[in-house]
Amino acid sequence: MGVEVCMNKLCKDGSSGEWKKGWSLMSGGFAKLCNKCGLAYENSVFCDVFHRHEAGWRECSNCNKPIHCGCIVSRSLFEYHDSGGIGCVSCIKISHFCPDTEKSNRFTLSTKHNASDRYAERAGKGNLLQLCRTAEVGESSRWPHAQRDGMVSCNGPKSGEVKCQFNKEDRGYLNVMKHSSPLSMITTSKNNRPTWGETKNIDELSLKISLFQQEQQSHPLLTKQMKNGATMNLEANKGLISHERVGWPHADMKGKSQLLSRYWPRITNQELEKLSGDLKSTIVPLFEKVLSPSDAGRIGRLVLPKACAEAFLPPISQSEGVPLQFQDLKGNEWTFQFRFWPNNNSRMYVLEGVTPCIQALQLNAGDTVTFSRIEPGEKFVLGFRRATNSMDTQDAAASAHSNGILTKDTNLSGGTNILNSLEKKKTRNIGPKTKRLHIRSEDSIELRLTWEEAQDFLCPPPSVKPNLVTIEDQIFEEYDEPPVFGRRTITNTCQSSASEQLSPKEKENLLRTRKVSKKRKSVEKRKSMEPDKLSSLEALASAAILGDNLAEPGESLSAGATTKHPRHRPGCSCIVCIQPPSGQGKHKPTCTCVPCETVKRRFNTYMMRRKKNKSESSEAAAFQNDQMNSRDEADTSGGASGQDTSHSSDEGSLNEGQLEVVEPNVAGQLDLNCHPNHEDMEMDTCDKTDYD
DNA sequence: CAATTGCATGCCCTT
DNA sequence: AGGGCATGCAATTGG
Repeated sequence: MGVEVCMNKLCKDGSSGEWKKGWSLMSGGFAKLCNKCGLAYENSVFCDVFHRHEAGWRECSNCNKPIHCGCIVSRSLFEYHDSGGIGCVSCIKISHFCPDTEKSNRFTLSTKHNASDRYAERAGKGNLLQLCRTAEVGESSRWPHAQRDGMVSCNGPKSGEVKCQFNKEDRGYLNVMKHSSPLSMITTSKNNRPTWGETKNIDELSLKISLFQQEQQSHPLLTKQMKNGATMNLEANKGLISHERVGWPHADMKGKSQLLSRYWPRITNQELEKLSGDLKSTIVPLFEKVLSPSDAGRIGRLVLPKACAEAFLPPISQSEGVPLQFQDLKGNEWTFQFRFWPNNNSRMYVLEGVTPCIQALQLNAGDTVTFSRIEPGEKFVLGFRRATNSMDTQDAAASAHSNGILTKDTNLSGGTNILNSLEKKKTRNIGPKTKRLHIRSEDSIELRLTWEEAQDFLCPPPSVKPNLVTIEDQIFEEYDEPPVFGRRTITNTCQSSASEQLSPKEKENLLRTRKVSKKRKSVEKRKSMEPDKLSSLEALASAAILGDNLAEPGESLSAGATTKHPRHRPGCSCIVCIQPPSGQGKHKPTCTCVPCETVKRRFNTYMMRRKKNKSESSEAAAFQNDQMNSRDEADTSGGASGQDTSHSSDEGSLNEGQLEVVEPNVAGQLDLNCHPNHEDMEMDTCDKTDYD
């Protein structure tokens, strides 16, 4: 098909337009360009499913609309089939729910309500939601593989009817499937809630229904961390990282798939395979939970998320509950009492008797316990992940303390005492709830990114060569493999090595993220952020970027100036730092690699802005001169005297002087750390933070 | 008297 | 406004 219409008008410049076909690696991430405004579609990043649109676009035989348009808009709401394969949540769920295929691979769904629908209805979306049917994910296995793999679906334009179609010739789609995990997987980046306010036509309505289905069906409880626009926070980040991680729903979700994303298991496929191998069983990740102080405390009760408990654990009718067998990764077996308390006309599920296990595993508040199930059977596996930044960065000192004390050699009894005392200390140190939440909120702010920044988190899969496709005079890189989100895990404790592992682009983003953090911080509070606190927050952000596999806090990103600049740290990606001292390895002016293209693009943007700013500032200066003629010369000449001139850029508009500051610092080259669209911010930050 | 248990409270998030 | 959940706290139990 030709081009897709930019239906939700979320191009970066706010204009509507048409899409060029094909996902492309632009500016380091997969993005779609709006034909009209020429900019990447704001919501087009992160979707690693539909980068094969060139071959993969299909039209609904009913409405003739691109089937996956909704997936693009809602970004990354997709699912890997158990059998291999991939599809948008909406389509998959619809397909799962089709009990009978009609002749010629078509079928119509009957209306059915379930928990998801109830959520949807509660949300007050009325009849539109009659289209919203959810399926028990487990039912996916009822579909013949061939059908599932070839299945596409689309909402029909008529309310209450959803039609699906199989398209077995869809090679692109199948290509995408090849790589996918045999395990169910879902990824979301929760940013883009569909808007319902301004549906203008049936097509758009259809699209929005699709979006809403995905939202409601897949993640109805997703969450407020989703802010408008292309921002994301830690939670989103985690979700995105899960591109490589196994997430729910899994085969045994039994239709109770209404979990907050924070409870999704984030075990990587690799980890899962290893675990399955170690235990010589099939491990089905169920959910996970970050231990609260009370969970990890001596009280021995681990509060289970209600939805998880009801979805994955045996139903219990008596408050006393039932004992459940758990096995930890060391092979130890534990029995916990799974029970509930009545609570506000509801239930509060707890696992009792977890203290020995918590202590044996040396888990602390902030660590994450993962619940999996051994299949077949009813035995559960209790795994864990250490907090990458202990205590959620709230008490770095205590964290370091605990990490230092709780060595493997700590014997259990001694360890218990230490743990107990630490727990008490931690509970105290962790501070009041409001404070904790405040800090978390700040952290999430730290991690908000622009779409461009977020785009850079998507890297082409390693060792995969793109196919170059020219579409409407644009060269696109197409990949058969989905992009990889996030940075490579740095396991090397050597900082320099860690920084070497990062590509220039990765380094650039790392630093940029830090800059955004710093900028926000300085704007919000400018004054006092203690260095250790700051670094811990940065570490959290970095950990989020790097994935939660950082083995130890402070391992990779703790400070340490490079030899290039005192202020530059490992990971710094400015043009100065990424250049080898000898100048060797420098890219040629004709080089068209992504970093070079980025440099060129940014340079162009920078120059344009600079030109514009110059003209503006000269106009402003002329205007000021007119008005300020009466001022005495001392004021004029000593405008910056007595002040820290470095702060002059904080006040007033960007002026020529500021612009001039940058270039000499970088030996005539553009500072890549400075976002071209935010020079007024970045100049300030870059200059002072990194080049002073 | 300390530990445990069962429930209540209140904050925060979602709708 | 309602639900989820972390945690407080009184009641109970046991050494």
